[in-house]
Amino acid sequence: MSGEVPLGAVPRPTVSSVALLAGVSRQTVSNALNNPERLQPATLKKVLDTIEETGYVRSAAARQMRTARSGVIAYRLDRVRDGIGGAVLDTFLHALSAEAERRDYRVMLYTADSDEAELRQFSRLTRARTVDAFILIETHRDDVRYGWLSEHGIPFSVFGRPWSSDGTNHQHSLNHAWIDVDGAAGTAQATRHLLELGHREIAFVGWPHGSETGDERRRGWAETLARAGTDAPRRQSLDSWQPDGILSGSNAARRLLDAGATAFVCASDSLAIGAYSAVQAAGGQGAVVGFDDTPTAAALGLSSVRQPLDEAVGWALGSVFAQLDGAPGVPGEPSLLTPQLVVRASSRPVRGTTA
Amino acid sequence: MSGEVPLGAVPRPTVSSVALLAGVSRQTVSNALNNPERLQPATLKKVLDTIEETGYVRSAAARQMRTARSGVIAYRLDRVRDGIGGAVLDTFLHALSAEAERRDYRVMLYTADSDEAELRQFSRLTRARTVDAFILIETHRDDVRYGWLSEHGIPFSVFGRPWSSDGTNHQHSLNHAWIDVDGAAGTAQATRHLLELGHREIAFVGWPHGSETGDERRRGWAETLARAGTDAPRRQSLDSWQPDGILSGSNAARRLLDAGATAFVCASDSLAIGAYSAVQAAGGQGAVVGFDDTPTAAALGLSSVRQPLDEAVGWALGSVFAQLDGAPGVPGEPSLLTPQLVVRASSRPVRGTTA
DNA sequence: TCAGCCAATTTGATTGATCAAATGGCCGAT
DNA sequence: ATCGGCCATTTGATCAATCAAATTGGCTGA
Repeated sequence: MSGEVPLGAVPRPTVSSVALLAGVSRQTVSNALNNPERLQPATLKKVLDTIEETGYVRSAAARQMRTARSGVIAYRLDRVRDGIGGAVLDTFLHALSAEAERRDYRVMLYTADSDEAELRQFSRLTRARTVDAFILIETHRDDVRYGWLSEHGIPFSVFGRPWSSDGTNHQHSLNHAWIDVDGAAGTAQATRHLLELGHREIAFVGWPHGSETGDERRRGWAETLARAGTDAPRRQSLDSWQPDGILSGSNAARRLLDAGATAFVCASDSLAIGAYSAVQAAGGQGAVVGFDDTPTAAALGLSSVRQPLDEAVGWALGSVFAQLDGAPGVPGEPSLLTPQLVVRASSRPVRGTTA
Repeated sequence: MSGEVPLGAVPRPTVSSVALLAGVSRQTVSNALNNPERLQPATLKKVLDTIEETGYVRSAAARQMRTARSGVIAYRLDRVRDGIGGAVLDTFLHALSAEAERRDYRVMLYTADSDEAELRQFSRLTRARTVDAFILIETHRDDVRYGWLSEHGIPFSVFGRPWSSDGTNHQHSLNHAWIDVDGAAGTAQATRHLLELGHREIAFVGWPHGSETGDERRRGWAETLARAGTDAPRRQSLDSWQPDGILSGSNAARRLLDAGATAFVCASDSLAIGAYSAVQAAGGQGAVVGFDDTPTAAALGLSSVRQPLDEAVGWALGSVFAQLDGAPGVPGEPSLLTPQLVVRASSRPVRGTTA
């Protein structure tokens, strides 16, 4: 009979029980944790020591009652779609959780199948004061979420720029806090890198038109090639539109290799992995650069454009905390972060690759 | 000046304000939500209507104060490792979050780089009464987490069986609530399926020895082959050990094809994707079955063994709630769930495949 | 007729922390 | 000697709900 449940054996320490032990009042204990500068060094030490001894931790609920802060940020967890591409959001979420902890906050998940369902979640979570703010992802046209949260005065910040209904990325009428990664800058960087390696016939393996993110990544490649002197018809013949996926990528790359391509800029690592395998099957001549720098890409030695997710998370949280601290609705200037190309074996100069 | 922040414009409805409006007392409002059977139908309706009108939602914090329940379950979010394999835990987490919501609970994330760090998180989260219970994953040898939580009387439940230090899966001295998927049953099912298709030279593409999960999956294949009459030396020659990954998978499959294999049971979808591409490169003759039924596998038409994650989540939550409701430390019999083979193009009978 | 009982509803107390205001001690200035 | 002012600390009130005990009123049966 040694494994008895010690539930409630010792009543959980409270601000009062700690105060009693330390020989001070409740408020002094509270101050030791919240406003240490108000206490005399000796008193502070005494109280902190007692806190240490008893293992006292403030009750989240009681604290929240008085301060009207839950210390929790909500994040919508989507159903898994694509195993590889999903890694980006996984990484984002991990960074978010870790960074939130560093700032004494926590991340709580919710799910929603539609915008309406998500608004219902907003409503529940905020009315119950379960969370203080939201971090939104997966922006889309006519996104009703910003409006709802703004109207209700709930702090939030978005990873992804607001796309207005005509597909341009004009500012939304409600200007809210958002951060995004400059996809065009990423593919442009990749394309320049391949140009420097001596490649001239640089193809793009991208998604079908209509995806904002995808179109933007294509643009970075196209503009860079244009600047390097590749004419429009030639660019057209080096472009391709594929649903995301490894197989799509290798099929497209095979065709483009036949058309004379010697290097590939891809809209995702999935496509790039496929393209890389096609290149290797064809003798290994040809360079490939992916997008997102997923662990899989790293493992395969695939060059890839890395999104600065830690920065994005830092900015998003910073913005949300500023709003919580009463900053006006106007967020610190939203901006595009520049991604960074990570060069690996798939795009290193090999013998005979020079122009 | 239309976009003013309406913060606090109307004071948030409380149990008292709703009571006033409905012409009843606070407690009656509380009962309407928590013990509706105690109220007269007419009173109940009146109160519920008022709640609806005002959009009242109970304050999570105040509720938690009195009930000593946070309504939150904690889950450790790991850093992303493998883009494809990670999808399993992603799916698990999504299912967990969705199912928790259905039961009026929420999932909160925490991170930890080591067991010690995780124990510290346990301590903080439980002392602050931020969470009610934990769902643990990634079990390993000499896992100290069960012990800590048991000693502290914190409800928890584990996805993954307890591995004792000698590598067997003997019961831990502290018997706790766990659920796991019978990997051997999965690979056995896959192997039988391939036998039925007429294959006789069925290879296994698995991980190096030492991973419990991996060894178990190998066992299911080996035992089924043995039962079908394949002798040990032959089995040995059809076995392979690979670090997880697409490339590893295709390399191994190429070698095994040369050794006469006509079908492949794989320890993961990553390996299977690689094996499948090797098979296709070699003319498309040969069947492949993966493990985990990731979205990528589905997209590629790869047969795969699907883990019943929804069931696992349901069981884990059920167990945790039972513990919260004061059930003794003894959990409902822990068990192994049987995975289900999903047959797709990669292992369908094609002309000429029959023995 | 009225005690007794039951069901429906109300009142009082409590949860654990923090805010706001009050207290006590000590200093220098009047 | 006395008083305003300052500092460190304490006391009282409050956040929004629920538990536990008290109340109300209707109905039954001796």
